[in-house]
Amino acid sequence: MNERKIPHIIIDSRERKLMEIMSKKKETISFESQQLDIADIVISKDVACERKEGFDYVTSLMDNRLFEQLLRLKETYPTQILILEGLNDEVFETTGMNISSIYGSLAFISYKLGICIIPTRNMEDTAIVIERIAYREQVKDGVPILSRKAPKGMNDEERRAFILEGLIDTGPSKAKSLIEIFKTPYNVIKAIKNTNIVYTKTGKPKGINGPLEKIAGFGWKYVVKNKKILFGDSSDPQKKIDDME
Amino acid sequence: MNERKIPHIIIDSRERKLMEIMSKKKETISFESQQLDIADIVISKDVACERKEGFDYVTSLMDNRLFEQLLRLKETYPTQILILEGLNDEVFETTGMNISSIYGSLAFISYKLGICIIPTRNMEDTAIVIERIAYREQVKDGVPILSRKAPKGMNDEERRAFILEGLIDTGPSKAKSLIEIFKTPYNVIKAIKNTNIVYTKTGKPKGINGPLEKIAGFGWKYVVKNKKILFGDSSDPQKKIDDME
DNA sequence: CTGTAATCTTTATGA
DNA sequence: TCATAAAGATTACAG
Repeated sequence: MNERKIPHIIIDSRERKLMEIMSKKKETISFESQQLDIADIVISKDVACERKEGFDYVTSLMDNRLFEQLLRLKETYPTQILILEGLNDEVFETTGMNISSIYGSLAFISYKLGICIIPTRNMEDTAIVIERIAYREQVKDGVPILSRKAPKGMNDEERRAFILEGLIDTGPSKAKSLIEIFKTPYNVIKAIKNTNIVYTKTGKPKGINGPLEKIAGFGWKYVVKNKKILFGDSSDPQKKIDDME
Repeated sequence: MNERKIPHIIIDSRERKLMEIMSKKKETISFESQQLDIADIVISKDVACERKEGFDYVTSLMDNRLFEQLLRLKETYPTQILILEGLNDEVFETTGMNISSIYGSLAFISYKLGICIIPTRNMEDTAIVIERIAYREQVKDGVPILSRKAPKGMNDEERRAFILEGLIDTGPSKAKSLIEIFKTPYNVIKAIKNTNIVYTKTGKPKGINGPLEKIAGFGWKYVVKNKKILFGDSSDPQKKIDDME
């Protein structure tokens, strides 16, 4: 019972209320406040937590903020924990989001991204969870039994495709096929540069001619739109871009 | 819409009620019933789930049955998922078990044992989770981990910056300044191509030389990393990329 | 994340 | 060969 050594953690300075609750646990845990960019709570150099209240979880899911945060967390700390606070009926019913979407995201985060999910009822419970993890991590000198499936970040090919997804009308599918054929983003851009529009006698765009010609899914609109973005307006004075918008 | 292929799973024969619910999802998932020893639901040869209702979780935690089951699950399948069903106030209040113990066990299971935990409100929700995981595992298996979508109304300049945000270590701020200086993504990529690393006499990277030289925030690591992605490995054999990671 | 609407390319068909 | 229509695939958008 004599816990001479109590764990120490870092809490993001915006988590005011959490710190208030933590302050009441002075006997079992100590903390300091810092401006954290990546996580909400840092328990050790290896373990960091993101806390998400129910409504916040759903809204951050809608505007894609959630996965940005979690992926950065994943890049930065070896072990990542998402504390899901108060994901109750009210959240499911009032946000208007598909139930499938919510559970789909949870499944994705835990088993595809490999991020631990721990549900709590409220912030008091959240504090307990943090205190327990910190204790295990720092005091009980946990011999890490941890063996989780492949961490899997982005490899080069995925990263290259990822860049191309910034192009107009380019999702995962087109980006992937472009990289498979041209190998690098630079080659893809050169390929677009060297692809030209073919017009009918009457002056209407008919198709394309060049490196992209043989690849399924790429037509004249794709080339025109992306040339404009990649190289600027001047490339095709023959046809006003605005006509097609 | 093209869901001609629907996922197929195996459910333990004792899970009668779950099967009943699953039967109503015939359009999206099929299942068969088997006598399973180590899991409640088998989704693929790699993924298996244990379903635990709230009270059951606590009681099996008390008599140590829980960890026995989970450890066997872990030995048998590469990916293990614990579906925690209806762990609500009532469970916390009436079982008489310490709240800390409950949360301690959850923390242990997820971040030490590396078992995915997915909380659900009830068995209907559990069915949704299983359906989603099965879909990802069996149907939607080839998609990249991360894809991005451009924020809504974007003008040309914002779109150009957005493309560059796909580069490594490039956020909105760097992307914006690159576009302001070089005008188009193509020019930026040419600029990176024409920027070279400067080494010390001892062969250590010291700085950069070229178009990016004068711009704040871009150093040799930035150039090396992004050259590798944009142009492929060959550009700088002098220095192994892996050294810096 | 999911489900649906909008958009683009491609194939088919007739002028 | 061009123009139009329909089909198929992918992306964009809203919740």
